[in-house]
Amino acid sequence: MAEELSLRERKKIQTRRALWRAATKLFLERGYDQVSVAEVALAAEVSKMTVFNYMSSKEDLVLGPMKEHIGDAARAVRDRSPGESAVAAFRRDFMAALNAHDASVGMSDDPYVLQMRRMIQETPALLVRAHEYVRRAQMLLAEELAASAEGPDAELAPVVAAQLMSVRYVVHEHNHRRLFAGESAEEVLPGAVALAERAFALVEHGLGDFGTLPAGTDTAQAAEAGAE
Amino acid sequence: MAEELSLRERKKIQTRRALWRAATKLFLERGYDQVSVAEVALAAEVSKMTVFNYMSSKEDLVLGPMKEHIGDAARAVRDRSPGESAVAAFRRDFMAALNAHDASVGMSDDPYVLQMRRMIQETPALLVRAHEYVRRAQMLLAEELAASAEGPDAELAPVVAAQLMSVRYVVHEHNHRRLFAGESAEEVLPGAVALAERAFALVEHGLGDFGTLPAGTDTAQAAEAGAE
DNA sequence: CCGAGAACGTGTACCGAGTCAATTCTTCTA
DNA sequence: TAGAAGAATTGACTCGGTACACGTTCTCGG
Repeated sequence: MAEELSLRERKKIQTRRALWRAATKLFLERGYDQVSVAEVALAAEVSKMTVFNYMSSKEDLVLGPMKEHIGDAARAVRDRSPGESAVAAFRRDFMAALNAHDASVGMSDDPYVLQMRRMIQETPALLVRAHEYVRRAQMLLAEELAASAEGPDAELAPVVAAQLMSVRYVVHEHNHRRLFAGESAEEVLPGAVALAERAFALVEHGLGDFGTLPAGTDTAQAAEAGAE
Repeated sequence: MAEELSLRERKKIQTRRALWRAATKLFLERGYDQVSVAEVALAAEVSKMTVFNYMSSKEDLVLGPMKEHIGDAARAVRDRSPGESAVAAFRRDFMAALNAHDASVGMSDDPYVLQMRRMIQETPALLVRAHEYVRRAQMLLAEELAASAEGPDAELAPVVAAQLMSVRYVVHEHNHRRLFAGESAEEVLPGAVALAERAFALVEHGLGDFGTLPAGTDTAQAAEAGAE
């Protein structure tokens, strides 16, 4: 059986863990940009080359776990039950994640997770890479939606995917703000749910004439500037 | 005032142009990844450092022009006339660009532009950076929308921005495909307009139950596609 | 049970992108 | 015209990431 992995395999897992531990420790202590991969390698007692053998880039030392979840949204839609719309499936999956305090929707109030999140937000390179992952998740979702709705609607799948993922994004950001402010996940949940409901309603029901300026004002931008 | 620029200023412009010419020439000849910035510098007869003095990164040698248009969508919304909704303003601006065969919506059939576009599509680093610009454009639009719709709606501005920008994206992609296939901009235009109309309709009227799997009920407006 | 070859992880040397302190040159002023 | 101020430019450097070669561990035939 493959119950007992060979010594080689175990060492591999051990190395990966040591690497990740050393990296996160150093990054949190001194900031991502202030730590070189050579230092991470040194701390993990391997060579720099080995780091890149395990991780495809320096960013992956932080964002590796996130990579695993790129296909989640698409999967939730693909695995929906007959009769359920893609939108409903996405919504149900998202709401479940919210209620489960899942970190993938920014609902975890674990201090360690929060600390990592803050570092990501404050490091441009990590932020760009994280957004890249979101974009790929959105692309996968779009493909899944296109497969569901063949015909002329398939062309519009990317639009629907963007709408759905943006709901995720808005609620995610909202949660960050509240959690960083010191609230607990339990406290944040109701507001998050309410916001999600409103966002989904907007998406399902349409924008209508969102953001109509009041007629009769000939200097609209001046009015806006004045509000600042 | 500064009608006649000084020798220094003119030299600066000249250098920038030489840099851009050398870069695009080499990139198109041999591919983006196969040309180092040192080679670009050599061809433009400056030092490598000078390249980074003019361009903030290697990608900017290609995507620099695109950077100037990041705020366009937000501006179109900000400058709308009173009584016009933000959505309508965005739509009007976009349709105008389409009809004007603007390169910013992928409607230019200039061979040189097409060649550059192909290179961007085929080079991961450039693609990532280009998407980063789109994301920033979307963020600016979201901020503008949030300023317009104060109150609880402001929180949903990012969702609306995502919806609008995704329309742009879909039509953009559509145009690419057709133009790469050899069609002229004139030939592509009608289809692009039609697609844009449908996409905007989807955004304004809502998704409904887009992508409902067949389970006997076909009451959905989107299920009429006769798909599956 | 063992030894040769394959496969895999590791270390060294290197490349290209981007940054910093110092130098050169333009321009404005006295 | 001399000289100060400041911008443009540069060579030297750091760091992320890769190609190649070596040593170590698994596998299979005798």
